Amino acid sequence: METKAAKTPRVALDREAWIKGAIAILAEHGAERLRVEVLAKRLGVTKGSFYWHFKDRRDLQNAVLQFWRDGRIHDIRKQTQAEPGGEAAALLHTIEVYSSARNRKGIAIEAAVRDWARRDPQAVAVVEEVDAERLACACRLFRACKLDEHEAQARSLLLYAYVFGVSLMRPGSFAGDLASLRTWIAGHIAR
Amino acid sequence: METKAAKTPRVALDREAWIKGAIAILAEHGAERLRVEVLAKRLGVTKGSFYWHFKDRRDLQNAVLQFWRDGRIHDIRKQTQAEPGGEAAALLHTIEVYSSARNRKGIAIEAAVRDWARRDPQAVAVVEEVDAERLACACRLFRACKLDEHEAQARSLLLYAYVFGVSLMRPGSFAGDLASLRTWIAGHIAR
DNA sequence: CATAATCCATACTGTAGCGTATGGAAAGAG
DNA sequence: CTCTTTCCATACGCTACAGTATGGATTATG
Repeated sequence: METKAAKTPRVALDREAWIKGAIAILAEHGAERLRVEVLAKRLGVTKGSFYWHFKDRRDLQNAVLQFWRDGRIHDIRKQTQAEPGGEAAALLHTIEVYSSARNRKGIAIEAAVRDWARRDPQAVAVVEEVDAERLACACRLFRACKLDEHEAQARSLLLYAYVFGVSLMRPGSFAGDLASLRTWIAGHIAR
Repeated sequence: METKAAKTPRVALDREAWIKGAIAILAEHGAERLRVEVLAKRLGVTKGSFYWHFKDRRDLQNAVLQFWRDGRIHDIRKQTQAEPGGEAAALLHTIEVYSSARNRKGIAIEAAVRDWARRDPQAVAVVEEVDAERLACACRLFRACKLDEHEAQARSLLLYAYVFGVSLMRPGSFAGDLASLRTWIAGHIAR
């Protein structure tokens, strides 16, 4: 009749497997279309399994938000630890990471979570935490570059607003060399 | 025979009324939750009416996108027409418009359409048209400020990426005076 | 081996929403 | 007035999905 799941006998999904699958859907289709039956099918099981691991859909959503928050905070701390003298390079690196095509999925998740935060208070709280940490880290780097507190804050805000904003835009055939524009911009922000 | 809805008898919704209602839902709940039955209820009718004015849901979505595109292109041309010497002020004004709290709904629509464009090809096309027009208009202003083509393009891209990006962020209690940060940033972008 | 705990499938109820079919009321045309 | 067009209501079938109930199968444990 049908498959016996010959590939992997008795895998036993755990919570994290569900969360990672959920994040994949989040990146591809957004928070609104994160549905338990769809996710279950993606993982090759039925929702009978889901409701053993999670109380309900909300439970999964919160778990996804926590997971994302922890990952982002861990990442930003790693990316912004620079040896003395390398702070400017670390700033440019941060900009590059968010503009990079090789980080497509990460950017998609970022956008999905931020859109999610437009309607969900839990998502708002998580995004605020992540933003606060990122702004604080960037601010430290700018201050290490001898900028005063106000300018460091302003440049930090500009930095993240730019990287998030540019991922929403479709410059299309705007410029001949988009890459050189981005390089100019990165320099103008990090200077 | 224009806007003859005096008392209440036989109001007769037209296509534009549906589109405007749809945009309100778009701003409040996003494209994914733009549903015809919900919209009908909002307008005080049933979907029997909807399917007289529109072929299907997709027909409404396309109409919404066209309407939004036409409005944005009209707006940006209006905002960026400056008398000689007023180009820098026009640029600052553009930044201010998108950052302003009194434009909350416009910003919400903007964000919704851009998120929409992450999955819908029609929305992608419209966003590309609008972005192209905006970038071109901003570019003209920067060039009028005696900047070379490359820098004008770079600053234009930075300008719009920033204004869209900042609307996605939750600076929370990041800075003591967020307004002064924005003023600094606006100056740094517009030069 | 026997029993319990773990993990998942199946079946069911209930709601939301899309699209269609059809009838009915209001307004204009003759 | 009658007839037609316009605009909307009602009723229907269908799909997607949330959550619950229950049983079955696998694995761990005494």
